[in-house]
Amino acid sequence: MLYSLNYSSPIGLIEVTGDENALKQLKFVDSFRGESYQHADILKDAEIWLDRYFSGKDPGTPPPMAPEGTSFQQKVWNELMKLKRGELISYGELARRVNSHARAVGQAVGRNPLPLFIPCHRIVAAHNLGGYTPGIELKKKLLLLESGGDNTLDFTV
DNA sequence: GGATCATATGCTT
DNA sequence: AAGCATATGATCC
Repeated sequence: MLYSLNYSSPIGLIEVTGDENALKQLKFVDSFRGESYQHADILKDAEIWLDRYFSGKDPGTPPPMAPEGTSFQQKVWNELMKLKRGELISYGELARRVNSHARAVGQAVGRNPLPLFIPCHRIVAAHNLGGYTPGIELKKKLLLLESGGDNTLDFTV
């Protein structure tokens, strides 16, 4: 059985889905399709985590996750989850850590099914902001949020 | 600063 | 198995 949580964040509506044991997917939506089911404890944990995240605190350890992907993708995502809040990394640096190539890393990161929990917005390109599948504007807002709002993120993208 | 090529991985024939 | 698309990077000019 899959459960879903509808969450209204400062940067838009979010829909989290998961089963009894782990989160499976997070997506940004324009409007909620159905009702919010929070029968699973894990979705309550997810909601608490998101509350803390958007309030500017350290959200702590995220709920268990079960993203589906290849071993390489899991490797990349696992490396991402080691990043602390507000820490940035470039595609090239991340590629070096997993002994791969920047472009491959970008593709793996882009296929991440659990943004926010897996901080894919903390990845930036070497000379600009990089990309973000749900929308580059969203990525800027997230980085702004993490840095406290009065940062020096003046990317020209 | 723009154009071009090299490179790794995943998806689709 | 081969070709194509990528959320890049380094190297030309």
